[in-house]
Amino acid sequence: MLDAAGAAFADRGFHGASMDAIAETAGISKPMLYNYFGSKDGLYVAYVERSGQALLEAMRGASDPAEPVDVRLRAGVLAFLAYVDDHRAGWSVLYREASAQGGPLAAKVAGLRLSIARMLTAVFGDEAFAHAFVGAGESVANWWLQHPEVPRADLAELLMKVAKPELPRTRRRRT
Amino acid sequence: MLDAAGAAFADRGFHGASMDAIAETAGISKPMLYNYFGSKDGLYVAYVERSGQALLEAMRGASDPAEPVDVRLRAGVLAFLAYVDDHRAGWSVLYREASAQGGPLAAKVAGLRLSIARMLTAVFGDEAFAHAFVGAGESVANWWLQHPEVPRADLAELLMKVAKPELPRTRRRRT
Amino acid sequence: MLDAAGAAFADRGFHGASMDAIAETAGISKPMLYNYFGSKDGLYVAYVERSGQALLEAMRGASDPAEPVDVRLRAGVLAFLAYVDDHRAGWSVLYREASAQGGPLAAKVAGLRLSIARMLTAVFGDEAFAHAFVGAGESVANWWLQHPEVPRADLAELLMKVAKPELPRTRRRRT
Amino acid sequence: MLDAAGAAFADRGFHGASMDAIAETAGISKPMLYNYFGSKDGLYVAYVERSGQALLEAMRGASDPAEPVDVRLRAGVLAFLAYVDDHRAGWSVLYREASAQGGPLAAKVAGLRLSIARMLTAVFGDEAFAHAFVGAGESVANWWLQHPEVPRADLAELLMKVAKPELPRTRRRRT
DNA sequence: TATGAATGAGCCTTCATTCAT
DNA sequence: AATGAATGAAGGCTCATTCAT
Repeated sequence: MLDAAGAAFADRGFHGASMDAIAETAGISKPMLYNYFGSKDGLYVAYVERSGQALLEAMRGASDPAEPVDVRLRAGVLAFLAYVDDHRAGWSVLYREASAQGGPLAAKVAGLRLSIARMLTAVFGDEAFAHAFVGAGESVANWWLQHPEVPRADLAELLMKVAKPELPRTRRRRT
Repeated sequence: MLDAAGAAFADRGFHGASMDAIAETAGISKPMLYNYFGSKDGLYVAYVERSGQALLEAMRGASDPAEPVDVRLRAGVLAFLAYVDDHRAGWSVLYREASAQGGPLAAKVAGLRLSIARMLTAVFGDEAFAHAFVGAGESVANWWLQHPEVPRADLAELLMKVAKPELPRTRRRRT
Repeated sequence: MLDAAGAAFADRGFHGASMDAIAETAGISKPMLYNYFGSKDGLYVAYVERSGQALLEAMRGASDPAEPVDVRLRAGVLAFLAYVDDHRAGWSVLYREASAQGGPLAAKVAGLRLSIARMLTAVFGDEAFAHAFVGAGESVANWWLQHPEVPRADLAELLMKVAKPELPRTRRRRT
Repeated sequence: MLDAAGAAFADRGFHGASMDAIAETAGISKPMLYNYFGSKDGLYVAYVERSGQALLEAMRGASDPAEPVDVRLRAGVLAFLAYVDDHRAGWSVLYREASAQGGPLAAKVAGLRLSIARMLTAVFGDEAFAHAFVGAGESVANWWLQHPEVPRADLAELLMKVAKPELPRTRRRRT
C-alpha cells in the first residue's frame, strides 16, 4: 500500500500527488489512508522512512568488516546501485527530497544522508569529501535512470575512481 | 522583481510560495506579475532561467581557453563556488529543482545541468564521470551552505582531488 | 450507557461529540450503538427523552394535589432545582437544546417544555406567564451552575417571588 | 451580506449552515466570505457581534435616565421586544447561542447577556433576580416567535408583572 | 452477539487566475 | 500601465454509517 503512495510521490511530487489519487491507485478509500498514517505528511514520512531504511540496510548488509576498505566501499557502492535499480520510485523520492531543505519531512532524509555520509567519513576521514562522494553517487544514480543500458559494474568502477584519491594506501591488498 | 520571487521560492519552495506573497514582497500587484510572466510557472521558469544563465556565464567567463585543462577546471570550480556564495537563493532553487524530474519546469534546470555536464565531458572525456563530478560539486556546495566557515579554496581543492583520477596526464604543466 | 453519551453531549455539544468518542467512553463498540439506537440522532433523542422524563417525573412526584397551589408550586420548583443539581449533564443538554428550534431533535425538548409549561399554565391561568416562569427558572438554574454556593432554598424563594404577582389570592392558607 | 449568513445560521444552526450555502444565498463566492471574515468562526462571531450590539444599543437608547425606574424598565422591555420582532434571525441565533457554553463563540454572547443582566442588576439590586428576569424575557420572546398574534404591549405588561415584586416602592410616581 | 475494518459524502479552506475600473 | 475585487476548482480531512467476520 505504501508502494502506491510511493509511485504517486515519485511521479508527481509531494504536492502534486493528491490523497484522492493515492487512495484510488492503492485500491482503498481515503479514510483508510488517514487511519493508517494520520495525515498526508504522515504517509509521506512513512514512505520515505521505509525507503531510507531499506537503502541503509542494503548498504550496511553489503559491507563485511573483515574486508579491506576498498572492497567494502565497492560492495557498498554496488548495493547502492542495486537499490536504485530495484526501487526506482523510492530512489526518486529520496533524491528529490534530499534537496528540499524546508519542512519537517526533510529531516528524515537529511538523517539518512547523514548516516551514509558518516559511514563514508569513517572510510575517507574527511567529512567534506564524504559529502562530495555522496553527491557524486546520487548524481550518477540519477543520470543512470535515463541511461539504463549502462551496466551497473561500470558505474561502480566509475565511483571507485572518484574515491581513489582519498582512499588510504592500503589499496594494494596483502592477498 | 525576480529577486523577490527568488527569495520566496528559495524560502518556501515552489508550492509554498503563493503569488499573493510574492506580489506583496515584490511591492507590486498580482495582475502585474501575470502581465509580465503569464503564470506562476512562467515566473518560476524565468527565475530559474536567469539564475541558470548567470551561473553558466560565470563559469564560462572564468575559463580561459589558452590555459591547460586543470587550470581551467579549477577556475570553473572557483567560479561555481563563488556563484553559490553570492547567490544563496538562486543556488538553493536550482539545486532543489535539479532533482525534480517531473513537470515542465525541470526541463530548464536539466538543460543547465546538461550544459555544465557537457563542458565537463569535454574536459574529462567521459559523460558519466562528468555527471558524477557535477553531483559532487552540487553536494559539496549544499553542504557548504551549512558550513560557511570553510574557505572556498579548500572546497576547490577538494573537488580538484575528485577530478584528479580522470584528468589527462597533462597535469604537470610545461611552464 | 446513555450516561456516557450524555456526558459527551453535555461536554462538547451534539456536533462536537463524535460517535467514536461516545463509543469509546461507553466502553462499547460503535456498531452496538447503532444496534441499540439506530443513529446518532436516535441516541441523542433517547438521551434527551430520558433526561426529560426524569425531570418531568421528579416535578410531578413532588406535587401533592391535596396541597394549596403555592405549596405545590414551591415543591415543584424545589424538585426542579434538585434535578438540576443532581444531573448537571442532563440539564446542560436539555437547556442547550431548549433553544435550538430547528431539526427534528428539538421537538422532543419542546415537548418537555410544553409539558412543564402546561402544568404551570394550570397554576397560573396564563400561558404566556407560564412560559416566562419557565424561562426564569431555566435561566436561574443555568446561572446557578456557575454560582453553586448559593443555597437551593434561596433560588426557590426567588422563583416564588417571580411567581407571586400571578398567584391566585388563595395565597393565605386556610389552615 | 451578514444578513444572508444570519438567515442560514438561524435556520440550520452553526454546524448545519455550510459556507457553500451561505455564499450562494449571499450571492457572492466563498473566497469572498473568507476574504472578509477569515473563517467560518469569524463570520459567525461577526454576525453574533453585530446582532448583540444592535440589541444592546436598542435597549440602551430606550432608557431615559431622567425617568423613574419602572418607566425605564418598561421602555427597555419594549425595545427588547421590538428588536426581537424586527430581527427574527438575529434573535434566534443569539438565543440559541445563549445556552451553548462551549467554544470561543459563546463568550461573545455571554458578554451580551452579562451586559443586560448588569443593567438589570442595577435596577433590581439582585443579580440572581436579574438573571431570572432575563430568562423570563428570553423565554417569552421565544414563545412569541410562535404566537406572533399576541400584541407586543401585552408581553411588555407581562414582563412588568414579573418584575413587580422586586421593583423598589417608587412605583407610584410623584405625578 | 459483538466488532474491526472500511467508505461515501461533505465541509472548510486555499490558490492560481481574471475582470472591471 | 496598474489594481482591488472576485471566483472556479481542487485538496486535506472528518464523520456518520455499514459490511464481513
